[in-house]
Amino acid sequence: MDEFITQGFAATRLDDVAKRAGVAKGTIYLHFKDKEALFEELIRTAIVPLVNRLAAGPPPVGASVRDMIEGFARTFIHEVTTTQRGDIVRLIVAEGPRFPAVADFYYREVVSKGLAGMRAAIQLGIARGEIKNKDLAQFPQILIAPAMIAVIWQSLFARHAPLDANEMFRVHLDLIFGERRTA
Amino acid sequence: MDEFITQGFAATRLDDVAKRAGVAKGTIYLHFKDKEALFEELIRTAIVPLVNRLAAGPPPVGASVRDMIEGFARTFIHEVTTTQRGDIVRLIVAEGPRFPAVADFYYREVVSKGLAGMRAAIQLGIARGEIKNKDLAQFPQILIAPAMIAVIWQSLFARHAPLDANEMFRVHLDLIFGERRTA
Amino acid sequence: MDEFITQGFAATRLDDVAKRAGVAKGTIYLHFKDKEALFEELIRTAIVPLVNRLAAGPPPVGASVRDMIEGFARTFIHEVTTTQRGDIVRLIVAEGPRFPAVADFYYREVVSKGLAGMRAAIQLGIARGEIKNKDLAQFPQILIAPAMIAVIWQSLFARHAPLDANEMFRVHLDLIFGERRTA
Amino acid sequence: MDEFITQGFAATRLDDVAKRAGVAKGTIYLHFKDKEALFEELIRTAIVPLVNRLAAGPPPVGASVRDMIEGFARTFIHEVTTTQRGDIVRLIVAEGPRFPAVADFYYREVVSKGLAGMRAAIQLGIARGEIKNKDLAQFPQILIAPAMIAVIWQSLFARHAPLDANEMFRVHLDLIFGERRTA
DNA sequence: GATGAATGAGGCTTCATTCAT
DNA sequence: AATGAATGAAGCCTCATTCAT
Repeated sequence: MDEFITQGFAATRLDDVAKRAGVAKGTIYLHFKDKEALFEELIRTAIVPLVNRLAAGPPPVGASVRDMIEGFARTFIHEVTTTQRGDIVRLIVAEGPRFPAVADFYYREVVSKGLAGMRAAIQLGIARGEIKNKDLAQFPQILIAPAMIAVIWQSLFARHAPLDANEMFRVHLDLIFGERRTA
Repeated sequence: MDEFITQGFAATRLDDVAKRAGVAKGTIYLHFKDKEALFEELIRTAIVPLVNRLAAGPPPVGASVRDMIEGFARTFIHEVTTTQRGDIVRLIVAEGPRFPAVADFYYREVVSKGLAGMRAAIQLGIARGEIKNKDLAQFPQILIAPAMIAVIWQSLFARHAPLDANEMFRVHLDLIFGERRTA
Repeated sequence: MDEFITQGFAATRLDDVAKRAGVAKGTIYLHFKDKEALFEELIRTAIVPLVNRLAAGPPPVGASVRDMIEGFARTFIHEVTTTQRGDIVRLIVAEGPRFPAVADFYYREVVSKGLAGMRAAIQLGIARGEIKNKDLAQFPQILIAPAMIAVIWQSLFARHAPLDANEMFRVHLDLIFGERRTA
Repeated sequence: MDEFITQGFAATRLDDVAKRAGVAKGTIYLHFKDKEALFEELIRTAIVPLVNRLAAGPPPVGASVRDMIEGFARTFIHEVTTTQRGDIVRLIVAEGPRFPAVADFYYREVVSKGLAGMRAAIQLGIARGEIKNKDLAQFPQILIAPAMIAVIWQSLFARHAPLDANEMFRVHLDLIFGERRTA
């Protein structure tokens, strides 16, 4: 996975993959039909933890919707900045168009589930009066957008201008929930 | 450029580039040192129109900040969905990490200028009282985020679920400027 | 053997040989030094029945030389068209030049013995007055030639034009023994 | 061609072919799609001279059918023993089953034409009274058989026992036309 | 300047052979 | 003795790059 993330699909050499995996080149072919199958299955495997994070469990009783989402985002951002999970997302953006199977899988397992979760949260927020804008439920993508941007930013522009993803997300939530009155 | 967009850097063959350009393969080398130079310079060239769009001219006097931004976004989204400008953005996301020169150029020419413009607009909006949240000026990325997401969405998930980018952006602006009172 | 016959030596995979033989790949190496040894010994084994056919026993007392040869040819052609024995001959033709040991063995065990037998039969035929042409004893190959041609024909051209090997051989014998007076 | 003849299709390395041809490996691919195409087209090219030999021109007026055939056979045997034309025939026998296109082409261009020519000659011989056996016209293969056997013999068994192909063919013709009365 | 045939390094893939279990 | 996972050498093929025309 590391190799694919840093080199992209085409530029990754199976020699290096094998070396990194500590096996001989031929061994790869005992487990995967070819380079494409290896790539797709690796991505699939790498995505599972993301899914698990999403389904991480019901929000604590009594928490506000904002707390729920903020907690979720905090976890997500932490994952993405400390592990290489974010790079996998970028890899999917990069190779998705040439690997429809990858894009499909990612949509099915992560995107659609994630958006459904967000939509539910938004609707709860609207019902509870925490969220004013009723149209937001139609575009749960908006909720996620800054987190995605942060992921991309880290791998492309971090060295030009660091970005405090958590703080950015907090401001974003302020837009949605209204600013928190700090005592 | 078309070839690089659809195939990515590594998978693009100079044979195809030459054919598409209507010249012989050798001719490419009269103008570019090698494949990398070709790629980088093509990207550079392709980015210029984006820059020009950004600098498209000062907002009409008397317009609200929201109108300015909405106009800008409308143009941007139109560009991105009808031309392949969006795919260039995706290409930069995909290849940026392996082509620092590309990422650098893009940051310098597009991102930093764009963000500066957004920040100025936000500050104007705050000064005029159109925008409540003062922290937004620190994160102009938030303003752009849904547009970026739309670009990526189109190339990866359009066939799973179409996305009305203009409408999404309108809802986003409602979050920032408050909902428009419709008559 | 089946694998070698249909694929040839180089294109035969030991994986397939093992599968077909119902053993694991490693097991082959308990019995044969390497692929070449396997091939040569298989050929050797496969040739034995041919040899036995040749030595099938002395002709019935009182039979004409023509009957002897015709009986022999009938057996040979039957063998060759109903079993895969003919393909082994073709395999030897195909691989012989690269496996001198195979050609040598085949010459020693089959060709020289077969020709000696043919020569003896021819000489008997000449002595009995059944065969006119005395020079034929120098070239017993002529006697066999149509049978060999039939073998090769079956594997190469059967689908273009079927060949009745028995009838052809009968005509051939007519040339040698004179046409049979049919009642 | 030399490489394919001595090694067979599978064992021939394109490296060696290129070296022998005095070009780089890649150059081969400018002219042939892949190794199979190279093989098939080489065979095709190599067969043409054989065809031309067959069509070498009408027999001299006033010649006997036997003279015609003997002349033809002499040319054929000379070709086959002094050039490598014979090995091509053996190569076709060897690889034909795995290259139907090769077998087809050979059948169409050489075998069917050759047999048609032989059949015509036989019928002429029958009409002129030179050939007694009327059934021979059904199996022109018989006429060719010893020549084919000679070809195969040369590459497999020449070193075990040399074979005088011309003399063998003469004896064969004696069977068909009756022994020549030597003065 | 333009061409495109030729090059050959490099990558994917196969498969005979080995060896720990 | 038998297994079959692992190995890595070797071969086919691609394609960026060169250069004689």
